[in-house]
Amino acid sequence: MEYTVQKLGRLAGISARTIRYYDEIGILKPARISSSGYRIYGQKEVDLLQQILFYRELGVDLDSIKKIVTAPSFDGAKALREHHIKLLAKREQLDILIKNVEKTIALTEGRIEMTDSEKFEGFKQKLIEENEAKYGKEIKEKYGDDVIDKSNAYLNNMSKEDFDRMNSLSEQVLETLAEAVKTGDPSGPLGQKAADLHKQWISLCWGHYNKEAHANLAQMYVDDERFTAYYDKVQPGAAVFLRDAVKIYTSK
Amino acid sequence: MEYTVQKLGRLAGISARTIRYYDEIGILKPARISSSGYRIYGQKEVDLLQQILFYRELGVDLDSIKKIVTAPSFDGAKALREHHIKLLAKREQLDILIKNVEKTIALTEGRIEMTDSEKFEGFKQKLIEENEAKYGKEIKEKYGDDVIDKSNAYLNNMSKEDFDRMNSLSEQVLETLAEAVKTGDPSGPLGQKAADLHKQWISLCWGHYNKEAHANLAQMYVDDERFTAYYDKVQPGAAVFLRDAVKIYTSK
DNA sequence: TATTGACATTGACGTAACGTAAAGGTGTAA
DNA sequence: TTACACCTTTACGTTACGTCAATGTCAATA
Repeated sequence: MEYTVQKLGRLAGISARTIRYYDEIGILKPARISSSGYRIYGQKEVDLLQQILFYRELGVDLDSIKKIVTAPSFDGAKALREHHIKLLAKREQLDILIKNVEKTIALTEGRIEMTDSEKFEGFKQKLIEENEAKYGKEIKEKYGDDVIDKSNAYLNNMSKEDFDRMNSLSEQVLETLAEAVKTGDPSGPLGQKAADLHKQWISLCWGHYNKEAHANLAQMYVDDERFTAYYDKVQPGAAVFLRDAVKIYTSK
Repeated sequence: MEYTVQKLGRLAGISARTIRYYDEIGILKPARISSSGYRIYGQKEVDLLQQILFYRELGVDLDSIKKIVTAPSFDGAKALREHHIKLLAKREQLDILIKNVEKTIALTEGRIEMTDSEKFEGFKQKLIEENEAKYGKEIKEKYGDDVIDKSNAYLNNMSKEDFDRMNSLSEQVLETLAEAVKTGDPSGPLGQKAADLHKQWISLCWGHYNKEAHANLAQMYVDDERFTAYYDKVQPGAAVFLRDAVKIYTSK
């Protein structure tokens, strides 16, 4: 898949200006320049951008990021493991901040007392490092599954952003489906991924989910020509493929 | 307890310069100035600074923070409860990012496949969150919770046929709207048809209908840029056109 | 008492990571 | 061929401070 600046921006949730800026400072250069001067980005650049955004999320400045990712010794897989540890630490700090606000609410209700210092717990970076030193690998074992479960739970109780999320999910369904159809295997990982995304979309639309209704809906996509057209426009045969993928998905 | 700039900074984990800057922009003024010109902060200022840092943590810019905390209607306790909700949402987003990095690690190990879009899950969400921080509150204040909650309650109990009809209706709304906008006349037959289709769509989504809520929702389409973008992508100015058409439709 | 060193003050300029606007070329669908 | 949404470069604007610089203050110590 190839991307222009705006497409890549939409994919990653950043502006086209940001992508041009990243080119300007030499942190993310396009794979090639089209005959008309357009920046074209490919798979390698998508993956690098993901790395960059992980670092950015963790508060690393772009100059440092540049040095890190352009270093010949840069090890992407190792970096990801470090991101993981840092993100877990960030979560710990966020938990402290959440406790802080809960305590402060209790304070306003006169239920407890608090020192001034306590009122700023979770803001200080220092605490992050302490936590990181204290725990480390244990955190992963402790939170590993829990984290994944929570991420899934997220989809069920987001409320105000449903409209937006629905749009983005349906886009994802189409995107995944487009790639999945090429594999020709509805039971494969991509096919099942598409079915899973589709399930998530349904859950959001209906507020609940059950397998039978899901399978029925997928069948309808094949029976109703309007829906068939909707899905087939991304790839011929996509509606049938999705129905088959969902049939497998819901039967296991 | 009284604090000078540096002491307060150490307490809160920020620099003395930051505290002076907050004085400069009028966001946190000292309780008094000592005989030698030193800024002296007291209990009230400590609590206000805590509030400011909560907002800052949630990505609110200082200018907005100033407007919020200096507003005569500012309710500290209520603000804390909002902080709590937003921080929990932030944690959910962080969990998505953590899940993302875990999945990406699995990808490098060849255990799973991932779409490009998946590689940016948890980053994008942040944009939505920021958007919501910016606009969500205003929208709620202006239109009340029920407008959003109702559009969210969306389809708890919808049959397959309803779902089918809903999808085709929303398509028809967009289609009709696209042509209606070209006429330039919201009160014309096409404009009114779009409004009527929109009414049917709402009736289906909400399970009921009333004119006031309809007009409010249409107004929201103009005020909230996410909705505006959704309608304007079919035709620039479509959101405004639809609002006008609905205004006329609901007033007769 | 004089000195030291860590604090405070007000400018004022620097900077990171973009946003935004201007002026123009490109791709494609109607 | 006209519209329109995309692309380009250039360039100045903005936010939230960091970082001197020049100067005054406070508390402890030699």
